Amino acid sequence: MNVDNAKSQMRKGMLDYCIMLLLNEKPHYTTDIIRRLKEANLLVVEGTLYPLLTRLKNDGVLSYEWQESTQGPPRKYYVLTDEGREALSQMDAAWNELENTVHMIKMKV
Amino acid sequence: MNVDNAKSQMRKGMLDYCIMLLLNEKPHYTTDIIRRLKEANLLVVEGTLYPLLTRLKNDGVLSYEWQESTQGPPRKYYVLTDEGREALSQMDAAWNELENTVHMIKMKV
DNA sequence: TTACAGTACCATGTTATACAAGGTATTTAT
DNA sequence: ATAAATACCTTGTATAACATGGTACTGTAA
Repeated sequence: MNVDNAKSQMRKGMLDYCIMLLLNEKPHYTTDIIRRLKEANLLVVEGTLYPLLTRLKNDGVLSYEWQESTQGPPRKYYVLTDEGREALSQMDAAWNELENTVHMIKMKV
Repeated sequence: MNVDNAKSQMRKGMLDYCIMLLLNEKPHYTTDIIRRLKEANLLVVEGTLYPLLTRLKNDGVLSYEWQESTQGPPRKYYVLTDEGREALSQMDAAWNELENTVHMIKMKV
């Protein structure tokens, strides 16, 4: 069994949640997000993040604003929309339920 | 945003882990597994479970034994192999890390 | 003013998983 | 025999993670 792949699969969908948590705090642009997730031991690459952000934007939970940078090209700062905040609270519930599920299964062992 | 789909994505990969946790306790057959997961609020259907069990068997983490039933056709009871127990301990670590990641991101908010 | 390095953005193709839908085989009761 | 219940399994579709490669803008130094 390839445990690395298993870990990768475990993270599926989690990323959406983690990124929405970050953006609920304050606007971030891509490199910000990668750094913050890395600090929390969640390694993500550009090829994963850009399509994900676009997808969430098309879903209406994110929007973005261009901001000039003092060093380099302008950056897209992503922010959570009202719809995004509502979706986030539902995902909070979903995450808690998942944590609870694993806990219940472990307890019966 | 379709939150149901988001929830479904969150569960991806989690299922492998939950089923291995169950089988680490004692052998189960498919309907057993579905019932146990349902008790833990994790709804799974046959079309999901059968391919998953076959995949885990081919990966070497599970094996099975046929057992007669007092009511109905014989059942495949799945058990965790030695390799499976080792993989499970790594997935325990992976799960703890994920829980920790979400916790860290939330704390900084 | 040209060349280059750094930074940021984005798209495509592959692989893997969840699930819906539908099908087969065995057992038991009528 | 026939039907119902139980258990097994397969195929097709949608979606996500990631590798890879590419585009565009900015500032710096020859």
